[in-house]
Amino acid sequence: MAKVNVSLPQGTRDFGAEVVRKRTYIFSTIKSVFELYGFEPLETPAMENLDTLMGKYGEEGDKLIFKILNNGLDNPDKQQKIKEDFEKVLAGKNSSGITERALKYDLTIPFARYVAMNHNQLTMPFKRYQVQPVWRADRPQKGRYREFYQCDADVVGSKSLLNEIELSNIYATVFNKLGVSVEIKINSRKILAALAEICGGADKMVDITIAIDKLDKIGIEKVKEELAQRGLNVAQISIIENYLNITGSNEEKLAAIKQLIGGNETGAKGIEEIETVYRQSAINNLQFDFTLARGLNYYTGVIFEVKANNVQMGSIGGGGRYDDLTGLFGVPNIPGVGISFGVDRIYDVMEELKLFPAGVHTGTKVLFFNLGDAESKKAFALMQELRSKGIAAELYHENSKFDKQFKYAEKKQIPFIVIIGTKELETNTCNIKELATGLQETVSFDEMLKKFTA
RNA sequence: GAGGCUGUAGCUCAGUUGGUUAGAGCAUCAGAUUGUGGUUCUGAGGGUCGAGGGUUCGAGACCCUUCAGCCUCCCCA
Repeated sequence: MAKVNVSLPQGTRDFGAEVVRKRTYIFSTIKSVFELYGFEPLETPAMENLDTLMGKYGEEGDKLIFKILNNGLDNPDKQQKIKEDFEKVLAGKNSSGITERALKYDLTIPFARYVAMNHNQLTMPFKRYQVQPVWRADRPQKGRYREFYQCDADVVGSKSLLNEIELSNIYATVFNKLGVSVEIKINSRKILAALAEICGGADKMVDITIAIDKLDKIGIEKVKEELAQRGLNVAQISIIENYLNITGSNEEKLAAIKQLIGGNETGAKGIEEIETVYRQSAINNLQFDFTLARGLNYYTGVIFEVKANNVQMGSIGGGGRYDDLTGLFGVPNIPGVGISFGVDRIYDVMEELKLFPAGVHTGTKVLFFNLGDAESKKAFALMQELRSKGIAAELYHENSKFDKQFKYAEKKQIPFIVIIGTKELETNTCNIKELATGLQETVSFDEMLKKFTA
């Protein structure tokens, strides 16, 4: 056999039939819930102008955007200009002479761009869902790919907390339908902002959130060290320690957080937000997590993150409220809130925990054996009748030994075979055999058609 | 961007301090079996040992370089 010498770009994958079917199962589960809640589909291009994406995801995010090289760089007439532009790139800057487009990094920013461009035509509040691949130039590892799918649902044009409540319910419903046990974590950026205000000023918010986000990884002592390094004094660190020590049930956490930062106006608002969502969504796996920060720097209110139980895997969903996302594109005062599902990670979790139902496989239902010209002609006609009624059927491609035809059916997990040979042709009957049980019955052609279309 | 582990048949892997012609299981194909599969038996095909260089009488093994995959940190879905 010839040695194939081709490969896939790092972090990308091909999906075979079985995997595609399982993925489709996840996609359609999520989409059906989105539709149930009144969201409408949207698709945007794989690429955006680089300007649209840059600066929206923080410093780290910018580095992970896949940029597309401009065409025509070998044009001799422009050589001098291109060399100058490339010098800028070498200096770590962007140059539209070298690259001016990029693959999209998430679905939220392209959506904000779409809303900014079309807000005059959209009925507000506008609820859209979007299921598309995104690309990140990250180092691949477990649960991390360079091309992966996100399923987003966002509402813009409404400040109502009802949206947060509905989105929490979408999370709960989807993971319940998929049979994945999860914790839906919720926090508010306002609570984090209030903590920062109390501890020495709003400008410290980023420093504080970066440090406390690491609590479960490095422990309280290391977090305190890091806070000290970032310039916080003993009294301030002490407040943060009290903040991080809040544990227990949601009710207990609520009481404690109110006592700690409820006196701060921003804090009180944030607490009210998460309390409202908690009380009205009535989801039992919704949990307050005051260490939840989330990196994307456009969030302003409630933030979500979904973590799968019983498995080592990063977050499988995340989202939150952003009060001025379209403001980045010159259209202010359109608030929004959204959530995202990470399909590839959900797939990995479901595969690891063996949560895919057996019924996910939906291939050919009936295989007609090919036992000669006259026989297969009849089989072909019957097969087409089945297909016209929506039953997936195949006729074996040539008159081979039974052995081969049986094995083909097994490999493709076709549950039924229909045998029409010389004897059957004479009597206008056929044999239906169910492969799983080995049971076989001889029936008329009409009965066979009825059996499969019933 | 920093670090660790692994690359041998389509897949999972053996391969002794460096020593004859690199093996096994599974899978594939053929036959036993031209109208009843899964089991069994027999046989066959399939390898630039990731790539390049070096040490050596001799390298799958040791050294260097490089590529790829997996994993960890950072960050995220």
